[in-house]
Amino acid sequence: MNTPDDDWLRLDQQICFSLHAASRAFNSVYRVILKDLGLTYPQYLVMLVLWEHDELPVKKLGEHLRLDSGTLSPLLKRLEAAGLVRRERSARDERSVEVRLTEEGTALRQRALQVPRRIAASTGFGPEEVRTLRAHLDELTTALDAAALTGTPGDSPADGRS
Amino acid sequence: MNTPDDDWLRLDQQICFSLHAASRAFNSVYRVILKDLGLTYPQYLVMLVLWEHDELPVKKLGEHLRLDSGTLSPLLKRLEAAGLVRRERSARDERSVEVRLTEEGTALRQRALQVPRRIAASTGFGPEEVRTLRAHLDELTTALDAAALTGTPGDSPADGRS
DNA sequence: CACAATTAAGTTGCGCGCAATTAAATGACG
DNA sequence: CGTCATTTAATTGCGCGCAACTTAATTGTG
Repeated sequence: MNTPDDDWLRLDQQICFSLHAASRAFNSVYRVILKDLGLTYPQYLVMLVLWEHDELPVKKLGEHLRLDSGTLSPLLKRLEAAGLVRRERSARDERSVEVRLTEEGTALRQRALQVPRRIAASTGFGPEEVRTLRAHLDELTTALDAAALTGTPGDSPADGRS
Repeated sequence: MNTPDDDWLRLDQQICFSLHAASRAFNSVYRVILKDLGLTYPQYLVMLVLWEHDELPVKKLGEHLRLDSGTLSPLLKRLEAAGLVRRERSARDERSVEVRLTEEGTALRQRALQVPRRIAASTGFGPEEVRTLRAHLDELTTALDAAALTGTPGDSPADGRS
């Protein structure tokens, strides 16, 4: 049995679909837990970064999260409207916008400390399993990023087999 | 060392963030590859299901993909506008809408057969690794789904202290 | 039969995520 | 010095994903 094309389409569904589904399931659990904090899942990720570097330009924030200004600008506006963050043009480089935690934003960290525990409980995974999964995912992301950069793999009309 | 709360927040970022990033990286690679077919990634998932059951109600489609009509209705409209799909009210149950592939939609399958191969090449993962990762992700999704249903985990309402 | 409960799609509103574009500031170079 | 390329945010447009609601058909119950 040499996995005919028909089976490939089925297999494929399971790979990408598993990731898609897991991501949404995670999102769903986070949504419930983060509701108390008044944060969305991506907003929480931004706050995590800010709690570690409590002032940094939008550019750097984007690099940490792999997000661009098209996503971050409106998101940060909402965080600012919520009083968690302040945005101000850098004095030395007027192009840059520095994002800084407010007192309230800093304070929220205390309430966020319980989140990881609750999430971990939801997964039912032990530290070991989490570590393994995370390693695999990071490996996957790295490979995919590389593939995205080096032109589309298998796309090259001239290219033979890779 | 008993992993203080401070470290938990850092760890947490890596778990959820890894999944988030991997999902988007995958999405990004699919976007490029699916561009040729004129499909988005979720539309591709829908087509995958339809290529296996070439006629089924929106409800069933949603069960396969874990999506509700709020997401599927507009998506299916676009697929219909693209000529890949036809939607018609079921005769025996007027509430239900049957989704069926058009000739064009069925034909597209041939062009889609190359997609899994190209994706697989992008990941750099072998069949074995894929299988393992998929198993872990499915396990994760199952656990998260269960947690989402059985009320919020770790939310212990009994413990008054907050 | 009448009438409430249930079920299936659709609609609306909001927040991402990303491509593409715009605007402003900075830097490089002749 | 002026011109042009680069960098940084912001904006626009589109497609998910989901909660909440609406509409219409079906089922269940008296």
